[in-house]
Amino acid sequence: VAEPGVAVTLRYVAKHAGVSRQTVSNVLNAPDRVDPVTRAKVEAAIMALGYQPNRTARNLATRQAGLIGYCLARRPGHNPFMDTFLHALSTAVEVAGRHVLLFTAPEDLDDTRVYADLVAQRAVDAFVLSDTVDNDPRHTWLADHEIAFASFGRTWPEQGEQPGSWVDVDGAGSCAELVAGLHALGHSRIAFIGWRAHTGAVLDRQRGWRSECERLGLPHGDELAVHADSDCLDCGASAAAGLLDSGHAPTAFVVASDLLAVGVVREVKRRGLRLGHEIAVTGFDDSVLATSVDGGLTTVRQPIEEVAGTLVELLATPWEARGVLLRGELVSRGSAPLQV
Amino acid sequence: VAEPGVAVTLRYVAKHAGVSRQTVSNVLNAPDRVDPVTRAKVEAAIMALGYQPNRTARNLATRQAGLIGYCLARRPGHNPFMDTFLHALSTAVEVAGRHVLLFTAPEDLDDTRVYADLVAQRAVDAFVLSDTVDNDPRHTWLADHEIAFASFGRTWPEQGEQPGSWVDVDGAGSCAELVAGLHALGHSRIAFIGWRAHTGAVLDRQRGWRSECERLGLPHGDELAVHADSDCLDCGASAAAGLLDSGHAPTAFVVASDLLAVGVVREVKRRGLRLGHEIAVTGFDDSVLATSVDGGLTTVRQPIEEVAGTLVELLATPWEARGVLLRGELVSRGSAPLQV
DNA sequence: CTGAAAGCGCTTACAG
DNA sequence: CTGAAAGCGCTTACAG
Repeated sequence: VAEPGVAVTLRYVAKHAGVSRQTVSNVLNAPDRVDPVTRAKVEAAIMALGYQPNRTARNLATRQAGLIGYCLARRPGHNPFMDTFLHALSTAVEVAGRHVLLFTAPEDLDDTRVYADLVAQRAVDAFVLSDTVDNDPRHTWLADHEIAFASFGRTWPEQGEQPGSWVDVDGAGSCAELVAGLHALGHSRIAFIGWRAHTGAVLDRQRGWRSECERLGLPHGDELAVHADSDCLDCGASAAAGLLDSGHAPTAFVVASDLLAVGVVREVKRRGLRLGHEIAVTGFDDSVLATSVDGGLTTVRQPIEEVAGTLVELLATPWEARGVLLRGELVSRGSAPLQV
Repeated sequence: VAEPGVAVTLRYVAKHAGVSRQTVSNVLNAPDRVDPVTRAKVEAAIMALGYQPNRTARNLATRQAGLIGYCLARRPGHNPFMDTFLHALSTAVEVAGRHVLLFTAPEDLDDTRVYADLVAQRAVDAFVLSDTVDNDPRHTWLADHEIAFASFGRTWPEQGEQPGSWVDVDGAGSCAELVAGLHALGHSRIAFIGWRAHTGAVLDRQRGWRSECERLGLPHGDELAVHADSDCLDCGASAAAGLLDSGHAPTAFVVASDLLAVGVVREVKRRGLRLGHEIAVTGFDDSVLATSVDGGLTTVRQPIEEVAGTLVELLATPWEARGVLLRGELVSRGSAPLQV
């Protein structure tokens, strides 16, 4: 029972237990080095006083921040599982006894500048990156400055290796699986719809579509692969319209995002085509949109919890750069009733 | 230009500028107390060395954590604007020279326990709460323990005042506006659809619907107000079906969430009714779902940036509990083409 | 206006 | 096994 108004510090606990401050510290940080009897005495005092070490003081002494920096993407609301990702990331980081420190990058500032400041102030021990773009300058900068980080997503560098540690979901593999499943359903003209931004990830998915079509002897030319201007619902609808009006109309669409896919579904329904029967559509991400489609949208769930756990693991050995590729999980729904 | 390998500390800057450490500190924290000439000299050294004070050391000396704790909701993915909110919150907190520390509450632990630990460790200076539930135990606990916090959302206490500082969006006001707009469009039977959880917020919206209907002389009995089991798409559809099959079928639906509203839209379309003409539907939140509806869903945008800014303002004066009610913004789309 | 002193609450070698 | 000492990198009264 602590006296009210008195801060419960190491010194206070020590006085209470009748030992020195260092012994209390040892009980906390090297319990095996202290006599069982004294240890019990000190632990009792810690319990009774509800003592918990002051984080800041401990951090200063150990030269750590106890925090992992995570920069929120500039355009919020575009990443359908940001919420889930942050929850999984925070949980994984907490298991490692740390916490996530959030920050944002002002529009007018150089992207790496805010990272540099945080490092200069020793405000974080390492960074986790997501919303990766092609040739992302952050990755090269952090790697060049030997700052610990782990990235969700590759940067698809034009030359050389991916800088630093990363974990990603195998988009090519998932799209190949989708094509195989659609083929088993009887589809022989399968189109791909992506969008221009995030080229690396989209092209990766497209590669999976193309190679599996090729393997199965299905058409896989550029006339069946469309890139919408951006990742939006209307863009998906008009991309689908273009393909359906062409001389080589597909019966199935492998679409690189749920949002685009919902647009494709809208266009398909507008034309009176029976979704999941004459026409199949698949998305990517398993966002809330995927269940807003009547009958549901077949899509690929990214294993977010596993991604987060892997990121924290990678951070444990910051000196060795490693890459981990995770499998996406096919979620079969009415829009393309695959046999899984 | 700092020597490589040498940490740039206050002491290093002082030596470089030929002054004492305290003077450097004064330049940083009380520049008016130091002679312009020495100040310029010190500032030059700071610039040249790229010095930034070590956060941890500063925090220990000033007895602050420089961090605002924010607990991520247990069920991620349910709050459509969590992403936007966190971005806005982090930005507002950064303006105040601090950062957001994320944490989660384990399923098996008492909700307030994790807050208590963070406080005991002096890991945060204050908390921001959201995903508030009725009679939220966190609010009373924090207020009882005189811990600084600000809440997005009220807890609708059964008795007494709302504990602590809060900011909320006026759901009743927004729903009243929706009813008025629908009435101007010619609708005279307007139903309300909510869901059982988050009763306080839903009931608040329902109150707005009811009072405006009453004011306009429109029916507003319980037969026109339905509460779905939960906030889900199918739930919205079946709630709409029930109302449309009843003897007093409405021509307009004021729905307490976008997700439920999309379900209502699905049911309306399934029946071949022309959305936005014979039947009007409005949602709440202006989530990505609202644009996934063909023609768009009329909905209420919550002023998230303003909410975040207000939370940080409230945190500036933790000793005085205040409440701020913000107006929602009507976003008119095809599902209910209001004159705004 | 400037700097020597004390202190923030810990941890980590290092004697005893 | 235990404790006196030094130090983490700052800030804040307080003399000079």
